[in-house]
Amino acid sequence: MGIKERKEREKKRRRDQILTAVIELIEEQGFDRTTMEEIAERAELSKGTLYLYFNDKSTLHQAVKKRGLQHLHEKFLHVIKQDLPGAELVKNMMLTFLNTITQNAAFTKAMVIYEHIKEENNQGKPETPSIVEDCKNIEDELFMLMVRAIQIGIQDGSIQTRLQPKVLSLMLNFQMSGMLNFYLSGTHKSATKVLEENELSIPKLLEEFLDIQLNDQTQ
Amino acid sequence: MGIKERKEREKKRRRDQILTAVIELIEEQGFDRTTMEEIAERAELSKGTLYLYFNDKSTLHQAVKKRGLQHLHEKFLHVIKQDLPGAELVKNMMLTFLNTITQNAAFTKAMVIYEHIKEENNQGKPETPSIVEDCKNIEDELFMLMVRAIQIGIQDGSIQTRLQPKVLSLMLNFQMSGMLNFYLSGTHKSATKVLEENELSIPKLLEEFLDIQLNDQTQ
Amino acid sequence: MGIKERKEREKKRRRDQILTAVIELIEEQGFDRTTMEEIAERAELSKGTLYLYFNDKSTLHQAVKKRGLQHLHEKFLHVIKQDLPGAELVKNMMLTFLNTITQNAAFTKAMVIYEHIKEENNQGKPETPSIVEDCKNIEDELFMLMVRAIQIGIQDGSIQTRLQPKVLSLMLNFQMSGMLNFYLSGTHKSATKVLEENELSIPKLLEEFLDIQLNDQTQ
Amino acid sequence: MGIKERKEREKKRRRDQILTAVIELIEEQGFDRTTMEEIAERAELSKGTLYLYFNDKSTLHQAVKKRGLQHLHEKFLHVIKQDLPGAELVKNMMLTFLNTITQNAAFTKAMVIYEHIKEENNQGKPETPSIVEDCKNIEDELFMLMVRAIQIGIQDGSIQTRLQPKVLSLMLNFQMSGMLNFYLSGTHKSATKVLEENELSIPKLLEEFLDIQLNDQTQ
DNA sequence: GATGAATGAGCATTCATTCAT
DNA sequence: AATGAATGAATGCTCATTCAT
Repeated sequence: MGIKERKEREKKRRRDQILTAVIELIEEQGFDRTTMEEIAERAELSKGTLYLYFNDKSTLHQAVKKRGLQHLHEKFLHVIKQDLPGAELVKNMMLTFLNTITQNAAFTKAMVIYEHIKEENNQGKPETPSIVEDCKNIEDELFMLMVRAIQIGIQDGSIQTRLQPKVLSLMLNFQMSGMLNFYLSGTHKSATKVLEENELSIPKLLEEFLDIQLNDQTQ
Repeated sequence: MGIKERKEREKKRRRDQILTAVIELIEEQGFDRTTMEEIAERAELSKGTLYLYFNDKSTLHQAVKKRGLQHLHEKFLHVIKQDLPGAELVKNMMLTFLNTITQNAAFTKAMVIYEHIKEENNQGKPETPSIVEDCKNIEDELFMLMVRAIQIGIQDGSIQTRLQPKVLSLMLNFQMSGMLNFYLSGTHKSATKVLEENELSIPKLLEEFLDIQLNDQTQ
Repeated sequence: MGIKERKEREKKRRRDQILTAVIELIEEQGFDRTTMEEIAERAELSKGTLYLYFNDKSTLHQAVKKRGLQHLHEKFLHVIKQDLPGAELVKNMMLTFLNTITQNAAFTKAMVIYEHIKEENNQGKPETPSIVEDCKNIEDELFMLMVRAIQIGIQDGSIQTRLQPKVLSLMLNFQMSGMLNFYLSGTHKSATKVLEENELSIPKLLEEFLDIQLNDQTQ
Repeated sequence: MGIKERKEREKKRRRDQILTAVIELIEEQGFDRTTMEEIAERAELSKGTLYLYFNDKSTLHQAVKKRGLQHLHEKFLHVIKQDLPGAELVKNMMLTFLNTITQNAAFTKAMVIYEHIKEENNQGKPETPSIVEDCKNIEDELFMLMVRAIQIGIQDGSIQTRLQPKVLSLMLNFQMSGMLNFYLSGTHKSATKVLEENELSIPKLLEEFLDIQLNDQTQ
């Protein structure tokens, strides 16, 4: 019996080994430029073994994404456990999000890009369903945690809005997504200049945004 | 004399021929999956001829992007010429943006994705500078048109904000960018459900957003 | 244990398989006109496999050259082991050289030509260093074997010269190289006619040359 | 009548224009790396016009070679007109040859290489016959000038040999050719080292060589 | 005679995936 | 389970040559 468990544990360790290798390489070169060969090498495994744990390069990517989302999920859980006004929770969540993104920019970029690309490439291929589902579920939970924070804020009065919590959450998500794009596009274009001219930063801008959006005085 | 002009016109027509072919193929399969071979075939030209008009596959892409931006620019110019309150101008611009995006979703997606990817691939390559510059300039102008609309709104009282016009514009841009992402990610996730549950659509949500953001009652 | 060795042997056999294929094709069409595709086909391997054994088309060429030089080296070694006057050793070496060349004319030509061309093409590329080094070393050894033969000849009195052995060797090398050129340039020009008119051949001419050069009576 | 001549002269000028352009480019990049496009540009002509004057890229090359040979021919004529002992004439010719080579190394290399390559490429093509003939003739004349110098030397006693003048000339040619190879192979290998160690240079080595070869004391 | 736009065959190289051992 | 050798489809780009004007 114990033998089965050990096997199980080792299997998981291998998976992690691979995943870690991929993430490292993504940070260094991006996902597309990373070959299965390199991944195998970095993970100190053979190329063939990779396919024992992941059906596909695409699946591998999906798994990496899942890991990133789980990471974010843990952080969001940590935030919502804090005893703070809802408005603060919302703000902290968004800042947490942006921080995580910034610190793993290359990684996140790879996630986002591939999210788009894979449709181009996978024409017809099945795509491992479970992991994709997992990712969606985590994303849903992230969304719901934000909704909960908003609800808390409405109850404690720190948030004033005429919108449904879910709708407001969606709006905030769009803003986050937009800011994310800004970070990801290496060429910050004129945007950076505007921020500099006004002695602003993305986090500060975010606060301004929330100040307005969470204090809706319109009837 | 007329002969030179005719040549000139024909040259331009060829360019357009190619560009149109590329856009069609992008809509059908995405840019990466489109080979120079296919482009040539679709444009009813030989592969070699492509390289007479565009140095590179990358340059070709850049040119397509420029065309899309010019298209948007024209529409924005059309909006700002209208005799309407600034708040309306801003709303119209954003709606115009979203409409254009939606109608050429595949195309836009290709643009956005490639914007990210090329950095991965072009490590070291020179990249035709002029077209890239052109694109940046048009993007800047788009930004400035939005700023102008905001300024108009502030003067005519239709917009109330404590933010600098440029900063507000940036904020609106982020929101647009986020909404764009929503459109582009084929899998609309839980977001679509939320919209449906509340009998909303992106345009309507946008209006709500502007209602709040352009009527800042906070001190 | 034996398994590792077998693998090793098979690997070497593959390399030889490829090398042999290349040489055949070089004899038939020259190196430049030979495509990787053809090489793979002739070696009954896939194109990809070629790149498993040789980084580059250029590297492949280098390897072929090395093989040729090794072949020559063996023959030179065989000559110098013979118990003959030094003058005879020198003559035999030069004849050996010319024979080998003549019998693999196409092959040698490919070597010589590419030696020149690659500089034109490889501007910047790294070039596998080890094989290049190997080739240089073998060339050096060939040179030194000739020097040794000369030294033997000086000691046993069969060679009379006021030149340093190395310098004399260099001179002989130039003559060989010139004769080589004669063989390689398919159009033997007027040279052939001269030889015929005097009932001479390159080997005979070589003997005459050595007669003079190795019996230097000038003070 | 004058009009025809003028046309003729202009035609020749165009040819020279092109030839000069090619030579420049060969010196800069080698022949293979030089495209018809570049040649046209440098000659300030259109690509199509090139084909009005030369059937082929190959023919163009042949023409360049002819020009080089003519150049050499003139120099040889200049030498033989000098009132010097035959041995000196021979030496001067060979030095002239080596000088010319050295000063136009890139050019000469291109000539020699292509001499070999073209057979690989021209499988089947006709090759403009006249120019090829011309080249052969000039080469023959160069050879005969050397023979004449030798004959002069034999008569005036400055050259002692038991060989036929033509045969001796051939031998000297081989040596020149070998030295040429040395110059052309950028990597002078161990040869350079030998020269340095003995404080020699190719010209000095050549003198030594002639000292021996032109003073044949063997019966 | 001159032009230069158009052609299209030709080629090295990469890399995800498979499968015999 | 693990390996890694073998595969081969896929693709961007070059350039000598032609030909309508």
